Amino acid sequence: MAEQIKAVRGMRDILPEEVKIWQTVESIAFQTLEAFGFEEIRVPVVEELKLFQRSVGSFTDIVQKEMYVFKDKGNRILALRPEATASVVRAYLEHQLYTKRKITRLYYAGPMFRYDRPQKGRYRQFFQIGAEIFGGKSPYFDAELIVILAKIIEKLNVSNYVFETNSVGCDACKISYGIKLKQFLEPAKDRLCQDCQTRLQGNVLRVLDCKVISCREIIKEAPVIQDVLCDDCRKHQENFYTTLDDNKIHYKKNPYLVRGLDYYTKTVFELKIGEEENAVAGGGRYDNLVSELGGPETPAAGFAIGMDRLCALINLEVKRKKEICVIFLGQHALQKGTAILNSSRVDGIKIVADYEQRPLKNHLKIADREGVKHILILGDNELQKQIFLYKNMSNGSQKEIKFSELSKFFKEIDNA
RNA sequence: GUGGGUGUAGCUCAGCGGAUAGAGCGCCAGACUGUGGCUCUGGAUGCCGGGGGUUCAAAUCCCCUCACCCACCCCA
Repeated sequence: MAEQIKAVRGMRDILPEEVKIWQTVESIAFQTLEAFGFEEIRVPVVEELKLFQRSVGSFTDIVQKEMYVFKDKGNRILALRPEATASVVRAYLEHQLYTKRKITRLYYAGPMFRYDRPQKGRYRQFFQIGAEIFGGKSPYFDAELIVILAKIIEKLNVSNYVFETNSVGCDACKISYGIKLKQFLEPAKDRLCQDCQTRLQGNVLRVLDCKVISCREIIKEAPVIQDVLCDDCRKHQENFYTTLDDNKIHYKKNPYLVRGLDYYTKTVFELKIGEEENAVAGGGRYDNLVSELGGPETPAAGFAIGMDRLCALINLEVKRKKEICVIFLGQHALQKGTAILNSSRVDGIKIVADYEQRPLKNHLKIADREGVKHILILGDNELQKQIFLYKNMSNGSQKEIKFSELSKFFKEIDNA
């Protein structure tokens, strides 16, 4: 036997049954976003490596160890995107979208790539639906993003969800807090875990969400960013929370919430469902990213939904579309019947023909097994009478359908 | 990148040094040649993930490797 080729590690197929759930989620998400004035943008899956180094951050794990990087034949150093915000910002600048509208709202959907070890709810190729708002600095924009997420998730009949929120402050706050935290942790350095000792050198904030118990003990006493926020950041945060309250959003302040992308400022948030450790969506404000990528000072905020995780957690009853199965008995009936059937098809109604010759008994057995409720049979007897024999598999009833009334009959079944 | 678990029939799994590798479900055929579900009867399942080693003897023990799952790191 020839060698079986399998999907590569961390990549997977989403089979038709599951795709139906994805389609439902996508259409709910897209409709909601459109209703809030977001427009879809489609950006490439491949970008220059530099884009991600400059946006996500050179020292983040995502860039340092999780990126698919390669050279193309023109010796360009490229990367498969680990996230799409960078690309959207790049496109926003490249096409000078900031000259077209004061506030630009964009959304996207597609695969992202991160080379980490696959496990529950994480893949090397995973799908995100994301939204970005450019040009708005008011905390109401931050809140709008959360409201949109809440609407989407409630339309999916999920009720046991919570937003975790925090502020990481503006650049100045981040820096002063980083120093303060480092000063606090330095004396206790020996009691920190190995990972945290490394974090102390690079990304100090990450120590905050370490799960090691001994580290947590130390962190409990650590200064909280709230105490360090500047007036502007503090006001922004207060307004943001008030707006969430007014909108009856279920959220939980988490002073230790730190995100792994460097570009976030002020508001950050994650959406969690049930007891799951993993966040289903995450996002926040990134007021400096646009200018850092060479554009004008442009406040911005956004989120991304992890489709793989979301779709795994919701239990949507996807309605099975009605299917009418047509079977032909004998070569003659098949020859004549196919054209009659095809000319009578109705858009949007699922009519499936089985051209194989097998005993009627087998045809019915297969239909039964596959859950098909409606069968049309054409044999020589029927052909002579210019009819299809309809059999309802649920109750066994049968009736004759004239060739001329086939389309009408399809619509009747579909409407029933 | 680190740690743990699991790879046996289409699926779920049993067998854990001994002969021809099993069960349930599913599948195929027949009873029933143009009428499914229920029942009965019969049948086929297989490089025991791959490679190497130990042994008279390996699905079983050892080593390597690959894949999947889970956790850590990190993230959606």
